[in-house]
Amino acid sequence: MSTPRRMTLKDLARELGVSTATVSNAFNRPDQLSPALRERILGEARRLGYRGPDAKARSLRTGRSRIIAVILAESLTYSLNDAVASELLSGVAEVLDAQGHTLLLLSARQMQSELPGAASMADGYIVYGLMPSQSLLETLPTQAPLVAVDFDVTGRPSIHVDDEHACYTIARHALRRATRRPGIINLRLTAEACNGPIAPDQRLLSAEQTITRSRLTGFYRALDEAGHDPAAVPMWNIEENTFEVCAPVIEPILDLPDDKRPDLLLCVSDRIALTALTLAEDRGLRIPEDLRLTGFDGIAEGQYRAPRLTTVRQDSVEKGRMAARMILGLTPPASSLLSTELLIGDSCP
Amino acid sequence: MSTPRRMTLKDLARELGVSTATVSNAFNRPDQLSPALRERILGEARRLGYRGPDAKARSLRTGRSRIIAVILAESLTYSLNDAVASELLSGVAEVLDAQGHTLLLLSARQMQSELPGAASMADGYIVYGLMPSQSLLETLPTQAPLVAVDFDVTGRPSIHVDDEHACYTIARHALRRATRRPGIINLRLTAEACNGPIAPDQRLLSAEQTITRSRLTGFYRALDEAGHDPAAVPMWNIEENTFEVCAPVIEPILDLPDDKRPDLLLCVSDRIALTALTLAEDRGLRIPEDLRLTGFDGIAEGQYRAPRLTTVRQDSVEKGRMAARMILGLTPPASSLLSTELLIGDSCP
DNA sequence: CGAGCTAACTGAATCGATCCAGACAGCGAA
DNA sequence: TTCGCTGTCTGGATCGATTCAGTTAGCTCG
Repeated sequence: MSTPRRMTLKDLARELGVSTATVSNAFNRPDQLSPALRERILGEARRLGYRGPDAKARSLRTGRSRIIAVILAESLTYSLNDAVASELLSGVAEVLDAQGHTLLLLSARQMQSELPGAASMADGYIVYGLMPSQSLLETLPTQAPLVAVDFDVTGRPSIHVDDEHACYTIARHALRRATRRPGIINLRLTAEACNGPIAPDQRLLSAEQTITRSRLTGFYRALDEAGHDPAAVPMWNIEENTFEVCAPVIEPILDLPDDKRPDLLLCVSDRIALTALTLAEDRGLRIPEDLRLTGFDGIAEGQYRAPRLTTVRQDSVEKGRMAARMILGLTPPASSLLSTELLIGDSCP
Repeated sequence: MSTPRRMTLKDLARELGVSTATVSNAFNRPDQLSPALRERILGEARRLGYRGPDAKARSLRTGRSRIIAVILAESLTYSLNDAVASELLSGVAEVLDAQGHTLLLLSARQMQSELPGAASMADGYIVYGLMPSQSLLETLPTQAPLVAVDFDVTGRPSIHVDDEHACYTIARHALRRATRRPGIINLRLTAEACNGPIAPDQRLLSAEQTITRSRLTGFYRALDEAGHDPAAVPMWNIEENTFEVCAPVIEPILDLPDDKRPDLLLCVSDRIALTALTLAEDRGLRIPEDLRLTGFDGIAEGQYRAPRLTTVRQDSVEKGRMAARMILGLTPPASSLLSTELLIGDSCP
């Protein structure tokens, strides 16, 4: 005898003797009906256990789902453990949530030729990081807004920090002190997975992505100005920004004999720099006397330790907010470049 | 002249001279039509740019959205930076994704009396962590499946690790060596925010939540067996599992005079233990000679450092997988207790 | 008084699929 | 020949809302 199926707006309308349009207005457009009737409708709804208009039906009718999808280049496992990606997500969530939208999380790693499940009903897409392939983005609904972060998609707005300037600035700072053997540790330089040293001729060729190219350009300009030959500066590549992947690449560098080991390592992420810092300390190297280190990102972990990491702080939360605002149309969509802040710590004073 | 609006299944059917039912079957039930016709339909769809059935319409008709919502007790910012929550999410995502479902992320912190946006169309809910209030869960659709993790919801299945046994085991291990002044650092003991020492009479009273009660019970049993009076063991409370919040509570403990300072700290999370470890090292205390420390969780950060943290490893990824499997109905829904593993490191050998 | 206007409410079309109940053809068996 | 069966395909009701184009009542104003 209890209600066999869920209450619908139509049931409620019949119960009250008004039209469905009026009930709909009671929930969505209070100005379209008298306050008295509205109260009566909402009261009756509560009494009968009607939870408000069904989201599925509404989304079909209006064409909007109030869902924004974030597509992460890396696997979720990786991204969720990455401080920078996490910050971005918080920024996105903060804005979405203030606007009554919700966040759908996808990883490009698991996307096949078809969008999984309900991903295609998102009202907009935020793509973050170096996508394995652009073709993947073609499965997305073409008319939905899309914003790229730390990545470029032709014809779509993208959000970056000013990587070139940031890298130039931090490298210039680092090179103020006499440096014999600078080195660079980069991230995901090549299309194919490859951990370890990179030959000079491979470098810029493979760096098709804006972000990597910009960073190298910044480093090279500073190196050049300081009288170093950029092409002669050794460079190592790391495939994944985690301790476990960084460590085996960094250990051999630190284990080089004193007269071969770099005395300055420019790292493109704090995670890399912190790994190097920890491993160097384990080996009894003095920081910064024997080895100076710089990072990139400005994550908390690098700032709340001794020695504090010299790095460039980028506001990933703000990047996330910005992307979300654009997607929601609160801000006109336009590519933009956020500025960064040089944080001088003890790892490279 | 280009198509004014998106192609629909009906357009495609008209174009091909078949019924909409047949086109629908071509996409969803290959066995319901001849392979030849199916090929023709899919080919034509590709040619005309039809991307497959609209997810919004499908979800209205079928009643299922292929979306599973995860509701996190803490803010997204916090949860995304917490290694344990991140692991849980990866586990959930792994299973969802293999089953063609997607993950909607919600934080209880931002949930009002109404579910935001599209949250109500999820096919199921996974709630994680100590919810600020149970009433919040009443806004969820009652007929949708729900699984609680590290938390209990009356009448619903929940997933926990065997907290009592784990805490008993690690405390027993720690108390094998002579200990003069053990102490306990706990997490979110009280309903109201409160950082710092907890008076003995406040303790179990306020620990309404299963997880906290179980852990304390385990500790107390081991303390009792080792000849300590549990009620006399000092305890501190911490509101948020982050370095920034932990540090100000822990510093005064470490700054106590030698004959007052605990020589063993049982911490309910690795984050707390690691914070204590770092701060203790800063102060020149010897680990484990001057201070022994135990954690809980077994996060990577505690295992890839020197001294390595003594802790209890819980498999949060597996918790996530399990919750997801139950929600999807791959596993019958039933409360369960996962086992843990004692990891003996250098912080408390 | 009657035209004009506004506020309040209604009826029905519509969004784009799914899926049941059947129609029809072809075929083998009785 | 007739019956039943299987394999294909179709028509149309349905999911639960939103929204447009009215209709009606009541009020104002010249």
